[in-house]
Amino acid sequence: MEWAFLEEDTVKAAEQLIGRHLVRRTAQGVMRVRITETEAYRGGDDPASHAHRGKTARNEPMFGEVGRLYVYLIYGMHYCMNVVAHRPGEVGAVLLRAAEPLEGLELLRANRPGVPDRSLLNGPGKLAQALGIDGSRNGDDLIGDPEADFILERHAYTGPIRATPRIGITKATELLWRFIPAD
DNA sequence: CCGGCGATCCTCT
DNA sequence: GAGGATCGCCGGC
Repeated sequence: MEWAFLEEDTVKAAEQLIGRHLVRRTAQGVMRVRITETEAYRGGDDPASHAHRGKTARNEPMFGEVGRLYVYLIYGMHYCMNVVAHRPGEVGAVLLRAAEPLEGLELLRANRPGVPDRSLLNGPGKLAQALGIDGSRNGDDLIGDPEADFILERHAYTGPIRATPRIGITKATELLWRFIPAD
């Protein structure tokens, strides 16, 4: 029930992930952030998606269980995190592009040394680095065990949301599949 | 504040 | 063998 929206269309799920929390527990303490920017990537009908040309070793999580993490390495040095979300039998994931800190600011800073606070979480690679997530986390279950060391939590955003073109892609730029609070 | 550029390596063709 | 769902640094305005 609680995560039923992850089994709706990937674009809908991307919109509904705005405002949810990510909780990361480490030996040093707890980090909690609020998701403020997402993008939907679907399957064969989305030319900008990793899954556009079918299943491969890399994009395999996009074809699997919703609520799992899909992590990939980009430009040889940054990790990007996605939440797998799609209708049953379909394909897709939601790229987590940005967030704001709610708890554990010192831990987030420690993972991104020398970076001003305004640049801590305002990009997909930055977000993953601040939370200490890399490729070894690919496939993690974010919704199955509330005690796990990296999870999604409820807290939906109830305010207005703006849809815009996705960032950093060259195909399907006309689709408004990026979501941010309208604030 | 904004644009250009190099870094760096995995993935798929 | 090319290119990428990016980032940080640098220079200019």
